[in-house]
Amino acid sequence: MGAPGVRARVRAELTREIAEVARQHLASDGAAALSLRAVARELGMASSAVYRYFPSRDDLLTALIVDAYDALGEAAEMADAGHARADLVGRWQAACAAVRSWAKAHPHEYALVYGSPVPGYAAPEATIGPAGRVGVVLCRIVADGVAAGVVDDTSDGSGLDATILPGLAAELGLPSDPTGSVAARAVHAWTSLFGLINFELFGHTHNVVVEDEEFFTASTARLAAELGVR
Amino acid sequence: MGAPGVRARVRAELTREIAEVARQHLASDGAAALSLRAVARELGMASSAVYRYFPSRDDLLTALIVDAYDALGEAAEMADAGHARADLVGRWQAACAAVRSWAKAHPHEYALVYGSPVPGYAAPEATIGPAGRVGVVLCRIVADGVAAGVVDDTSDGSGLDATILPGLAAELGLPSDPTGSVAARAVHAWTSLFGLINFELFGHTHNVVVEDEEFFTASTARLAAELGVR
DNA sequence: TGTACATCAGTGAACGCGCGTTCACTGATGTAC
DNA sequence: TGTACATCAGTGAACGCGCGTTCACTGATGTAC
Repeated sequence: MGAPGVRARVRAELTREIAEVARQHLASDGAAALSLRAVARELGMASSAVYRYFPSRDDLLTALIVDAYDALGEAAEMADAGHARADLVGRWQAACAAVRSWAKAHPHEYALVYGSPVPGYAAPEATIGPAGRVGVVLCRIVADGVAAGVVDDTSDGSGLDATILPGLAAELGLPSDPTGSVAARAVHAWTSLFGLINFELFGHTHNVVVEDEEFFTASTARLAAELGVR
Repeated sequence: MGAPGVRARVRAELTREIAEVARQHLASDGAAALSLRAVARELGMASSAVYRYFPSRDDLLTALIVDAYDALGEAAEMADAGHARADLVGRWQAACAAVRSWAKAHPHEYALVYGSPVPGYAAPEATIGPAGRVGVVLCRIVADGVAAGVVDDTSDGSGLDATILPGLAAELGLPSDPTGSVAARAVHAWTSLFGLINFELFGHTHNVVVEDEEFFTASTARLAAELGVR
């Protein structure tokens, strides 16, 4: 009736529940160990019943990927929003730290989206939007820096405009970026942030860095400084 | 016998052959799809026979990991060696480009070592040395820059010395780094390099960067500039 | 050089496991008159 | 309000697959006297 109907609500609820159990399995055992059967078992239902809700294992995985991107994006957005808009460095550092914190708290979910691609899995379009949220947060800060006149958008734009997707800078709020150099530098900072987190989380800095958090904070501060965010 | 004996040589040869077939399977299908049985099948031997050479699947994986690190390290070392020692930027750019080229030519092998950790697999000590080769190449360039007086080793060392493993800087040829800031910046550049490659290879810049190679070259040039390598 | 023995390589069958997915089915819940 | 029908949720068995690993074994290759 006016309401979506009892059956539809129950269905939505169970769909959520399946995804949630799957998320827990992912979190504790990793994506490779995630199985439809195990999820069904935990919910006390026949494995075939799950197919009423997710047509295949890949669709379940897609849901988890979207959830992971969204959770990470939301963490970054909230951290950003926790600082005065003019406090660019504070926002930048908070957003970066939030991404790292989330990654450390959810290593398998992080690895699902930022680690090796899942073999045989092609990311559907539904993941594009959520995947961009962190990048959008960072770019908004840079854009505010440009607007405030602290980020230099004229330096060394030696052909970099051609390397970034046309129109992306404008879309991200970097309209006055004729050479594309700000966009290119922002994208570089974005990849650099995830490089730091990847290396820490995946153990590559294990015999190199002893104070992970300090090193991370100093490194992201340097990223901000190099962008001109201050 | 002076020679290691026929049997030992045959054994070494077959060990190599098994690893090679495994490497091919890894390269074409990824680490998750790598199976002892498939390797044995391809070599026309019983799957149980492989156990004479590798006590378990994990040991085979370890061999592949070491091989991947070594191949990547060698690529970087050769690129570095291809430029005059004083041409710091040339060496830096060549080493970075070599890492990227190798990664693009061997995506699954790259993902094996720089993607998500293999679930249930703990990297044994044998991987530590090979894993460090690329970092050593980069640090040698920076160290030469310090020795040449172009890399500034006095700037903003705000407590960064404590973030890097004590003694590592000296080990890597960065002895005159009292504040640790050069080492910390070099490590950051190292993670940043792999962040760039990860994002490109794993598709995260797919809707962002349109000219991957140009973007990469410009980005690594910026890394060098920020380190003071010139 | 020849024989007796020990070592090693490789076989083939088997164990036990878990997976994704399909299918014909039983009931229960909703819908239309 | 009551009945006839359609829709949907969930079951349980089955298909077919491939995996890692073990084990008792047969021969062949090396070693010691």
